[in-house]
Amino acid sequence: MPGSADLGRLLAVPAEEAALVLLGCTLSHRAPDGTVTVRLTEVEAYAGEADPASHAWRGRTPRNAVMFGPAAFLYVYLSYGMHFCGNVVVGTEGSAAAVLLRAGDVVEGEDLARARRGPAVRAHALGRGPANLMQALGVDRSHDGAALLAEGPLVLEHHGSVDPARVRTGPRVGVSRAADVPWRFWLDGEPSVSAYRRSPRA
DNA sequence: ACGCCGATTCTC
DNA sequence: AGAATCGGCGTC
Repeated sequence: MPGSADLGRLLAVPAEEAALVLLGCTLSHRAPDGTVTVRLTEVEAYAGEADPASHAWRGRTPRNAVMFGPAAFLYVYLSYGMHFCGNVVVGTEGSAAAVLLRAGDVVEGEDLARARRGPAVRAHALGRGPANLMQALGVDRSHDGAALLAEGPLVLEHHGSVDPARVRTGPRVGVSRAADVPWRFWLDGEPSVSAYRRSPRA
């Protein structure tokens, strides 16, 4: 099992390559009330300033500043004024590339995840959808810029490459610009993978 | 200063 | 199909 230095190197590549590295990785959040760990099953690549669908497309702002930093830090943003979504910053410093974490399977702390998501939520749905995934983990704006491979509450771990035959790709969800690029990646057959919805526009 | 559009999700 | 609701960006 590679150490954190190795994973940091694996993530210092273009977003669509880093996305494949992140599939199957686990992300843990150690909070005062307990630890939740998810295994990533669905991600989306965003290429940075060159990508019309990226938050970094129009350059650096206070919100997206973390994207312009080094790889293996978490970029958290507020979506629609009410949901937090998380990205792993990838590529080289200054590239603003990131991978949106869209879904994951809760492999540790299911009770705590359900306490955060709601008592009626089925196990496979605890981490389904980018905002639901962050809610299950207990991640919010306070974690924007948090290191993922250093001492701290958030830990990202690689467990070897996933079987390439299990990886599926398709258009990114909710994205109207650059909708032709198949930069959504997911593991086939995982119940936690969110149902595909095409962009409301186009 | 004003308005519209989101990398969403849940409910009607 | 609609609502909840905040930040960024274009426009007046």
